[in-house]
Amino acid sequence: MATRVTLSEVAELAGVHRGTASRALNPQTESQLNIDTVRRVKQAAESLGYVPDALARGLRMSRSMTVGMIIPDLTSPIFPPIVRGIEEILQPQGYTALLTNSDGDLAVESSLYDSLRQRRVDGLLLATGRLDEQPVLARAQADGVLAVMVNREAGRAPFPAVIADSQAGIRMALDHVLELGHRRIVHLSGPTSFSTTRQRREAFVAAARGVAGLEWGVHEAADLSIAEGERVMAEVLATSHRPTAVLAGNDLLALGALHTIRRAGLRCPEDLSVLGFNDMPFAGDLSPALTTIHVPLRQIGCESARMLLQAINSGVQKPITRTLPVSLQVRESTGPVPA
Amino acid sequence: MATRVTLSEVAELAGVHRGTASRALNPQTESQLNIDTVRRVKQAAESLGYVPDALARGLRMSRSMTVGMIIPDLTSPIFPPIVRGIEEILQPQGYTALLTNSDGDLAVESSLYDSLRQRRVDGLLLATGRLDEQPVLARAQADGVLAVMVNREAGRAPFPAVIADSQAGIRMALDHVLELGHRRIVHLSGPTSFSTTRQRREAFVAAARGVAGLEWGVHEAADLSIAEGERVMAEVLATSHRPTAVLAGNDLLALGALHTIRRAGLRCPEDLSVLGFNDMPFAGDLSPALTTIHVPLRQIGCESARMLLQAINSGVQKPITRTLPVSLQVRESTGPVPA
DNA sequence: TTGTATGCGTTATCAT
DNA sequence: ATGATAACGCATACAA
Repeated sequence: MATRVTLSEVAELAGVHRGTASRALNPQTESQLNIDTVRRVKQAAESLGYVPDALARGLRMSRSMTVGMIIPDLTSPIFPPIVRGIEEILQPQGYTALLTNSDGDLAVESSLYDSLRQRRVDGLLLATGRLDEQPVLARAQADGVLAVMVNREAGRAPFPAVIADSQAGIRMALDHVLELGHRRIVHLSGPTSFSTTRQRREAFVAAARGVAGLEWGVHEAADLSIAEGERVMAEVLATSHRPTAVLAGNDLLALGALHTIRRAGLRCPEDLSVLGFNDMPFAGDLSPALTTIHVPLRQIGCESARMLLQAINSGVQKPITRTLPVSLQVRESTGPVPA
Repeated sequence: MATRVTLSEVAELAGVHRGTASRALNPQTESQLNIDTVRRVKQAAESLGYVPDALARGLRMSRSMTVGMIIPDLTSPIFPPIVRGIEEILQPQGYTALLTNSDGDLAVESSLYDSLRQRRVDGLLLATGRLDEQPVLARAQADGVLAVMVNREAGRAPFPAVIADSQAGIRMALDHVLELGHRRIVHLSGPTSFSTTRQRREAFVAAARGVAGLEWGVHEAADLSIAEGERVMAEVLATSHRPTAVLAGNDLLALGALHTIRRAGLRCPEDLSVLGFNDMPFAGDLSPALTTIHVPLRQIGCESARMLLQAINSGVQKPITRTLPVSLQVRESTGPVPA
């Protein structure tokens, strides 16, 4: 393990003092120096292969140039695009993300918060947090830590958020199946403890109420998983008056519903239409290709990173919720109401 | 922004010296102290909400407790499980991963390497690097940086690696289609600059040569993408003597092949069987469900993280390649040879 | 324009 | 068993 080159060694080689070398290598202060000195220092740094120490710098400036991120589960398909969006913005600004997974466990979240705070992250990107209990948000608020909610709203904590337009999405989904003639429609809701799925549920109920002669219902899943989609769909199929269309709270629930439908010997979309939400990667390659609401996932990531960086640079944080537009993506899982 | 609590403040409240407080809070050294002192310090820390500063500690101990990771693209479906496996091992040991994406660009890789080294990562997890050009590996070697290759082999650089058993996988895939009666088989190879896809290609050629009466060929994709799968499969369909089975170098190529097959008005598996490699998430939900070689992705992550941690803790690094077993996952995309 | 000195928050060595 | 002191590598206020 080769020993690291420090600023002092560079200074020595260039024949100047540490402080001068520091100034020469910092674009901000480089102008205060003799142009020739700057050149000499830079050359010395180059020839020694000098790499500044971010730890020392961070300690001195009390800025780590890192951002902490807590998500439930990276293998949940919506997160990879979101994370890439975030890094796309962070990286050119010299920031790096510390990515952690909580699996939705509040205790784990809390300990991840500790770990990230220990590392002196300059801000937090939170794709986690339920509306009912938010230990991390409460602590971040108490500690004066900057944070942006990603694809979730903060509830009562005063943090900015970047989310997709659930209301418009549900409206589009409902209109789509209404146009196809469906009049018995069920919403497969996610847990009401998540702001996203709760919004979708409320949007569905509000919209459904406004349609005369519509038979509708809501079935709630305990989490946003394929397994829960399967389970709740089975529940739906067991009801006396089967719906002809199902609007799922997200794509995973929709995929689970697809499984149950097939297993029950029914066909989608001939017997039953299914709609997802999110347009996760490969939604179009499923069997049948999933009609869903497209959410600009990567953009959600970009936007939240931008908001956080802005907060970090300005030091102020306004609890604004930024809502990104969605669109209907019609594929194979929806069709005309069966005769 | 609440001001941070430092060790000195804790010490003051407990009525001891900084150094003593430090020892009291460190499980390693806690035993040297009076048990009552330890209690007092811990209580003071608790009541003040003390959070140790990882930057300062890292600077002092020259250990950042972070690990850098360079992958081509997080949205490539094999990486989320791998990354989760890595974090599963890292987190309980107090390590955090700095995740970065290179998009396969060598210049980007190199600059990511700089950025990670600046941050004094204790080691590197590299899921990147081509066999022909490996600037990052060469630099890591020169700088004496510990690194483990993830799902890639190092080529000439002396780094350990964790990979899946490509040879056995290809053998299984080939045997499977041979049993189904296929005798005209094509391998959709990934670029030979990647160690994985090169191994699969070589394994295919070797195995195919050993089968009497087999008509076989290899078509090479420029990268591991759906689009390339589509393109190369079109090339295959344009040949005079169409194969009845296609073994793809990975699932994305297979999925692209599926697209082209459908677009050409052919059916899979009735007209043409297709096999993937990796068993990426949702491979079983594609249309048709993809028969593929299951690779223990999460385990690859776990294993590489373990190897890296071991190297960090011991300071020594042996260039051992650990090969993990794979299995055949039969689903819907393979069937008997058409009559 | 450049050198000097100090401190960021820890841990570790050496005293006591 | 604990206190004093130095050092990790850097940036900056101050002095020259």
